[in-house]
Amino acid sequence: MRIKDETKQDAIFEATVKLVNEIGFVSSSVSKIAKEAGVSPATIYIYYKNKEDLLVSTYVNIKQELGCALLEGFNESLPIRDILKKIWYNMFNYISNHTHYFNFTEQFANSPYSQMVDRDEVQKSFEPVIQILQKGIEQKIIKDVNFEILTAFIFYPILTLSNSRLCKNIELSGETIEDAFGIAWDAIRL
Amino acid sequence: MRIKDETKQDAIFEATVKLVNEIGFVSSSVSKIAKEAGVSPATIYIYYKNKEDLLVSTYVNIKQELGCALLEGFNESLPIRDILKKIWYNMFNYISNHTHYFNFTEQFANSPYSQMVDRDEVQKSFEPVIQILQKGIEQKIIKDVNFEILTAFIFYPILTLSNSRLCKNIELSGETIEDAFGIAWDAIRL
Amino acid sequence: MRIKDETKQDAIFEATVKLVNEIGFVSSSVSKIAKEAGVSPATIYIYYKNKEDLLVSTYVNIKQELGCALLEGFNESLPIRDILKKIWYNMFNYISNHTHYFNFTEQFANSPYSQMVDRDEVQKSFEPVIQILQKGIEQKIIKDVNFEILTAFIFYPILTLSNSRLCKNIELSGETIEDAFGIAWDAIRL
Amino acid sequence: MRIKDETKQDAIFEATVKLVNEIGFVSSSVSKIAKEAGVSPATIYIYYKNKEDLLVSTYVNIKQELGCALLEGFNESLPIRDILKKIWYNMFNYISNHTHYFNFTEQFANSPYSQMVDRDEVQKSFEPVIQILQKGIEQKIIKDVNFEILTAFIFYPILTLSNSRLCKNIELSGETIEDAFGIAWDAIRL
DNA sequence: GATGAATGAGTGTTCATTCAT
DNA sequence: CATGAATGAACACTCATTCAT
Repeated sequence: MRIKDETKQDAIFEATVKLVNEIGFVSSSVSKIAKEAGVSPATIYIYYKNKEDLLVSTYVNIKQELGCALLEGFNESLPIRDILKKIWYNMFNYISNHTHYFNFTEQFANSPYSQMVDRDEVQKSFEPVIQILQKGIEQKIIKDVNFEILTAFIFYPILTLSNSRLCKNIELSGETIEDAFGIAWDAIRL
Repeated sequence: MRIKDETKQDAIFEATVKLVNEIGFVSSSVSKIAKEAGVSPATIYIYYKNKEDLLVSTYVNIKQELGCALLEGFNESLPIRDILKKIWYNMFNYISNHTHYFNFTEQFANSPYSQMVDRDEVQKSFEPVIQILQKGIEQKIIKDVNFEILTAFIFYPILTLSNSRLCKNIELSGETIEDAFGIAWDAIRL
Repeated sequence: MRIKDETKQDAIFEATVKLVNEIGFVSSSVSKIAKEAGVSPATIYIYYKNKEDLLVSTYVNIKQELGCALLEGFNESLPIRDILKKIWYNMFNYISNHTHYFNFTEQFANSPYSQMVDRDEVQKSFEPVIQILQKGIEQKIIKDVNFEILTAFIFYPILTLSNSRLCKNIELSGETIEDAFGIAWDAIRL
Repeated sequence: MRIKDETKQDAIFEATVKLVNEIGFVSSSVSKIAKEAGVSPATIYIYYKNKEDLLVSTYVNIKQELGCALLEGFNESLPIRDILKKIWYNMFNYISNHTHYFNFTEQFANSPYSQMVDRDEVQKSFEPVIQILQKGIEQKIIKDVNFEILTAFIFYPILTLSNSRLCKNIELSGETIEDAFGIAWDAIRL
């Protein structure tokens, strides 16, 4: 028997992201994705149960990769501000260098498919970040408010800022990013 | 000559928003919108050039209404922090009370249709807010950074926080909102 | 507004029957039926809810037409044998002259679609025949057994006999039919 | 060389019949049959040339088994009526106890696949029955009409009567069966 | 102005079959 | 012998849009 071709699944994943970027969630049909990936539409149904599964899996994959990227160079012994700064920069860089991934996740998150995601599974990838915030709150360095509020103010704006489609008039780099993190930090620090 | 029936156009507008909320952008077809609005599919093409026009117009409408709502109780003689607080609360309240409108705009903004919007036309509705920020910068009250960064940090998180679909674990009200505005203000103030 | 084109529905009906005859139930797809009828596949969905509805309606139509045909020249004052003979001949002739209809009904009856038929609706068309049998039983002319058994022996064989596909070696006409009705009558008479 | 696995072929046979019963001819695909049988789709193509071959073989198998079953307890020295009664009961019992087989054959017989059957091969299994009828005609006990007519009246109704899908309102057993054979016999006897 | 009828092109998905192992 | 991977073609059905009234 033929063995499952890992490269095919990768091709489908990339084709999905690419096509959603180019023509949008609404117009990205299974057959177009298949053609982009260079496989038969039927092949997609070997790797994914249906279109929903394809999209949800693609989303979860991206989110988990982001979770890993955030922890690059993670050093718990540094001051909390420095740890968060590292994470914040990791996120900014990762998103900036994978804008097509996050164009996908944004479109996905604002579609009904998002309700089919196992939120706990995604949450797990961001556990360490949550713990840092927790520590900051305990040490009276960070405001004692709900995590969702904190992340909404420090991380969520990154998505906007690095999304050139939404944020046309501004090129972020060097000093500007420094400013941006400063703002984020001022927002949550006590 | 009979004139175009305003109530029909309203019905189509509301049906569009409602349907996008209920079944999502992807599944919202012209005929379904027509049925929801109680008119014939053909009728929609009297009021709108095509589906794109329908969606874009609906989006611009909502954005302009929001622009107006932000300025309710606007009093230029107050301190800048109070003016912004009023605007911030206006935005939070308007969004909270019109979640279905903003579910629509979020889905719209992350679709290729968003590129068909005349950005200047929308921008105009938010001119007064920009001017307040400008004044704050000049008076050394607010950080001197790009407007897009400022708004990304003060207003954009509201969308996340008031979007119950994205933000399940938290009910915003009273003290929590006070906290949230505090965070927003700390982010941008000098 | 354009008015519903009765000829289109007829064309779809005839195309359905014809195609099922030519290529069978299994291979008769909606698009093939549409092409045969000279309409768009989408048009079929204006007249029928879905494929099941198309097939079930077609079946019920045929059965009801048969019900009418059976009563041609019906004369209640004749002896029971003569009435039944008339009905039997009517059925034989109708089926013989509409073999493609009955090829369809046979294929339909042996498919899972048959369970979606409102049996009472069909039964109604055959009410008069049932009443004649009832009268025959009361007058001790016909055996007193379940109606389904009676009809299985007198009418059901007609389907086989007039189906040239099942019954290749025999040409029914004149004397042979006389024989056949004789057999049917002997079967049920007391 | 390994020999073809008889148990696999059996599994495929049974799976085919079972699936056609459960979901119908139209929906019974090769891969579903394979899954039901616990083998790979490819395996089916080892035992059968293609889908048509699978279905036709399954049909012929069932018909031949029926042919054997009819002759159980066959005793040529009995009177013709008794011999036929025995055969008739054999048929009724076999069909009643293997309704899923005959659901399959009915669906098969009314499909274009039926034209691919080697009719002579099937006919052979029923040779003895034909001969009894022949003898009955010669002895002036049975009406002298075409065999196809005779069998249409005595055996064909059994299929209807034992098909619970077609014949919902009636439970055949004991006395009722006695009645039914009486009717069949009256039909053909001189 | 307003409509339901009508459609070719497209949707997500499954098909019968073959391939490589 | 036996298999799961792979596929182009087909499936039932819906789409955005136009037509005739």
